[in-house]
Amino acid sequence: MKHRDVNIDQLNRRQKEAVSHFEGPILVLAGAGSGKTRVLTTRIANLISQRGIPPQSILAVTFTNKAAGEMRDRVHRLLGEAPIGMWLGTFHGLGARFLRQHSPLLGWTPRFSIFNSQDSARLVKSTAKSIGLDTARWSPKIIAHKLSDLKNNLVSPQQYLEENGDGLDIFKRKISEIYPRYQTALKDQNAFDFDDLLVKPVEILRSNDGLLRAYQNKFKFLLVDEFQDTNNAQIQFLRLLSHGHENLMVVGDDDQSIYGWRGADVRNILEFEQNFGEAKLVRLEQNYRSSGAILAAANAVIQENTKRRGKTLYTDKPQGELITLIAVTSEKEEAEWIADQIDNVLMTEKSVTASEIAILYRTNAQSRVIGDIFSKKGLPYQIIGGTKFYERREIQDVLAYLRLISNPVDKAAFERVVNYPRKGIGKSTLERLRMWSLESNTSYLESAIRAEEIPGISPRGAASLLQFANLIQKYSSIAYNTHVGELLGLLVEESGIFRELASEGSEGEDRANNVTELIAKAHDFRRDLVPELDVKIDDGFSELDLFLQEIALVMDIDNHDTSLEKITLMTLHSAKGLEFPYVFISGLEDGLFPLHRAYDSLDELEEERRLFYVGITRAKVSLFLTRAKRRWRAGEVVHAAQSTFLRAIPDSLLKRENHLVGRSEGNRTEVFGGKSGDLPGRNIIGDSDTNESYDFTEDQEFNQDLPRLVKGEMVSHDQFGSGVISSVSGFGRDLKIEIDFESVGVKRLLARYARLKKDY
DNA sequence: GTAGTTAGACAGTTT
DNA sequence: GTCTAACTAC
Repeated sequence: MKHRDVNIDQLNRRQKEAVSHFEGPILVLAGAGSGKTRVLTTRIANLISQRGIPPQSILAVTFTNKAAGEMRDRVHRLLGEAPIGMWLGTFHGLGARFLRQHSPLLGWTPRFSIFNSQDSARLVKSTAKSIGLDTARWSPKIIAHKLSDLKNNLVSPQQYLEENGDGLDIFKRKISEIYPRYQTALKDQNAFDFDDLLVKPVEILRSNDGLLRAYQNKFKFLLVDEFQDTNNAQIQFLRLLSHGHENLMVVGDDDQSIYGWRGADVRNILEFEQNFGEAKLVRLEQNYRSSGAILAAANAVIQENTKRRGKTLYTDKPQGELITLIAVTSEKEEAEWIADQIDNVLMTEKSVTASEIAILYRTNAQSRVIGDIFSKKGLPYQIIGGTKFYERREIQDVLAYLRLISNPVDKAAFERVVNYPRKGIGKSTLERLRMWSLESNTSYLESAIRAEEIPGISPRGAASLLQFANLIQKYSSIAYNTHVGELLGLLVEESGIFRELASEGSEGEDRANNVTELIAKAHDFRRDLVPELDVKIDDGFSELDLFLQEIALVMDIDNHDTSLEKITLMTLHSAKGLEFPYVFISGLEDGLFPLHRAYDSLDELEEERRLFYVGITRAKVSLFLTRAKRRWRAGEVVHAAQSTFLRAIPDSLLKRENHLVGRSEGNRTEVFGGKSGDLPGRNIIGDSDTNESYDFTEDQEFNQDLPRLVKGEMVSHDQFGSGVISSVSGFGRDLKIEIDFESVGVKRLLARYARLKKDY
């Protein structure tokens, strides 16, 4: 079959350089909007058509499943035919695929379950409790995070135990106790957690020389997108596979590294050559996405960071519109202002559609108010993330049934649904079953079948358990010759799930609709199956197994539908890799963005700044930045100054607006210039909607009695009396002040609690 | 022993 | 607003 010639004439010089690279390692530092996806896809097509590399010798890694799908389509279009046999997916997806074939080497069967973070969190908690740990004092969340950290750094339970098992640090000793038990518990139920999908393949490759060599021979060319967000386990995976030929192209942008908190390490990009040898370096610095003003703002912001490989984006595009910056009183006004702007744009620019607009925020919680206001005003929108479809209770319940059918030793799934819908199996019945199962070394399902034999279980309970186990068995037996959609349809009826939801009223109706949607997805699965997964049903997997694997690894962003005429609401993290003509970044307040925790370390603050950079560079035509002076957060009202990040943007790029809330005419907006920018004095009282009035005493800048919180200022405190400020640290909500009091000496206080007054 | 109710804690980003 | 633990009624 003759491939179409791949045309690279339209690429710029740097892009061509990257695309034409053949063997050996290459690092492409690709700035935002510099056409990196194009480079990757063109190179793949080029390898296949010009260099004669068969698709099955290529392994490509992307950050989302959606990006993988798009890349496959683009390569298909470039070649004129599908690149059948190429491995393309996320690290987690590829890891799962690898394990479906090789997990028996570690003692897992190929039909393992994949635990989501909720499942893992529960397992961590029960493991911690099983060693007698007081989970009120030792947060399971922190433990889970630590375990994840260890895994991503490829520290095994044994290794950790040897190094910390008898140390002085209690936390480390506890971890060294929990870690192996947690891992054993996973193995007992034939399950992997998310981290295992990365770690276990490395473990297998490291200890099986023949297999490693086979894979090194198979994959002659490796390509990795979003390389700045790789963690240690992923790097080791790449090192193992590329060893010997080092035909590895990585594409990334150190300025867009935003996943440090889950183990990603910018050093992977900064120190690429140390892992993979002398590499070709190509910089893509021409931005094809954003207007001049937007790009200039992005450059100004990111230049504040100290840890960078360094590059400056440029564009041929004209300056375009200025960036709009607005301060409003509350999150509600923020949402209303955004809605008004959108109305305005949609009215005046007839060609603009809702799908070209995105609202970005730092935390998912911010989406609610915006969504509420949009609904009220009749603006169509879709929220990505937040309460995720696959994490909904009813979906997890149904999936637990499926998991149990696929993997009968999945204890977490069993416990979740054994008494759902309720059939008289309570705590004590379950506890007896657990004990008996442990002592007799039988699985939960087998124990349920033999529940009559278990001492202390009532006849009623035993009958219910038997009934449940029979149901699961029945479906296990038909899973191989029944389409997953059909199977699921039968299951929700026979298990009584549908009846249960129907009896729950209006909320149950919503839930039932979600379940129906899941069934529809299952019906569609047959068609989706073909190219992505090379694993075939005749390899011993049922369609159900493959469906579950896909479900376990979908991200919300994978379901982002750009063809819908809807405004997109999502976190800044989810927005990575996307672009929109109109972008609003909301909540630009100290303590929210950057989050207050980030002030603890320079690294975290710089990561937050990169996140802001990512947000800015999503915008093509117009960028709006908003902040609320007061916001309801975590159950309390928080007052915050503007985000420290805003200072970096030169005034010449900004159009500052002040929000005026009129009494009868609705919202009006007034433009004013000037360096001071933030002049809340122009706010007019009387928000018609909220019945809240603007209280000037709330705004520290305007209270005459409030001291300037600077070194040397005389202040007085209700309890400690008069004193002099000796130092100030932190920002926003975490502003800390050290005061040398006349009566009690030096104290360190949190400004928001101290209620300091000016002392004259 | 099980199921329904209520008080309390917790809300940072995600595979 | 959502999840869990503890309490209460059957």
